[in-house]
Amino acid sequence: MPELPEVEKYKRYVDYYALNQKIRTVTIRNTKILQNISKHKFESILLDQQFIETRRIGKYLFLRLSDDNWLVFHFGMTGNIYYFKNLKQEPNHSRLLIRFTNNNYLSYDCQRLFGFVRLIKNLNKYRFQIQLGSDALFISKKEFLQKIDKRTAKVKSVLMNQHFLSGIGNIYADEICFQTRIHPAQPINKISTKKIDELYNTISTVLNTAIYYQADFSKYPKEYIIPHRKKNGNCPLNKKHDLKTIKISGRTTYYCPIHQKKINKRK
DNA sequence: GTAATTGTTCATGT
DNA sequence: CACATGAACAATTA
Repeated sequence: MPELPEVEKYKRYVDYYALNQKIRTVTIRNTKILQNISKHKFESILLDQQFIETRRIGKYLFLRLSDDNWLVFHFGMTGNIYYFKNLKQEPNHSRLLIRFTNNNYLSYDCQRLFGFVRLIKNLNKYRFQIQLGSDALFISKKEFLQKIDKRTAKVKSVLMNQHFLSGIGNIYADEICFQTRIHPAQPINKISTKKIDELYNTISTVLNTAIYYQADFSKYPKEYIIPHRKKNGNCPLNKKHDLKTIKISGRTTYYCPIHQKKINKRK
């Protein structure tokens, strides 16, 4: 699930349930989620600390610890976070289990193990190291336009490039293209100034809408393409028209061939 | 059995 | 360097 709206949901969930509680035990159930640190060391660093603040940038979630180090979560394709009272409620693919002194638990669940957790000292330094672009919800129009300048890649590839701006993945890139009525394979430098303006505005509209509905696809506006992104899906604007699929950046892309046509205007 | 899956990185080629 | 593509990572489902 985890693109920007899902990770924002996790952030608010942690804010609500798991802040300011002392950590009593830490269990790494699968060491594949660790990077450059031993299970033992990771567990002992967290012990007796609390989470005192959270931050989300793009698809990353950062939890600040009492000692001012940060616990970083990346959710890969299948990561999630659960807080619960009874160990029986531990999810099936729990990879990190934290037990607080109030006897409640926080679990990082990650079926496909593409996600990871790690500890860092300096958030800005880490952000620079991994070349994480500005958050898609907070990038200024000025920076957006500057970064687009001279780029020739397909608009969807640009949207999904986390070095360019962070938080948008395969699903929401399709929605943003659809709502802007731009063909996802349109080279970004061949989009009119007016459409680029629309694109910029649509990014935050779509992401904020998704956050508002807590990333529950079934609640999205009826003109959204996301619930129709499946085999034999049709255009929510005109159900006669089948959606088409193509591959962009290796990802299956759904779009409506009637409402999203390639254009060839120069800037 | 085959293909696909909300992500990222690396190798390779243009 | 910009960009596209495919493979790899792993688990599960249609």
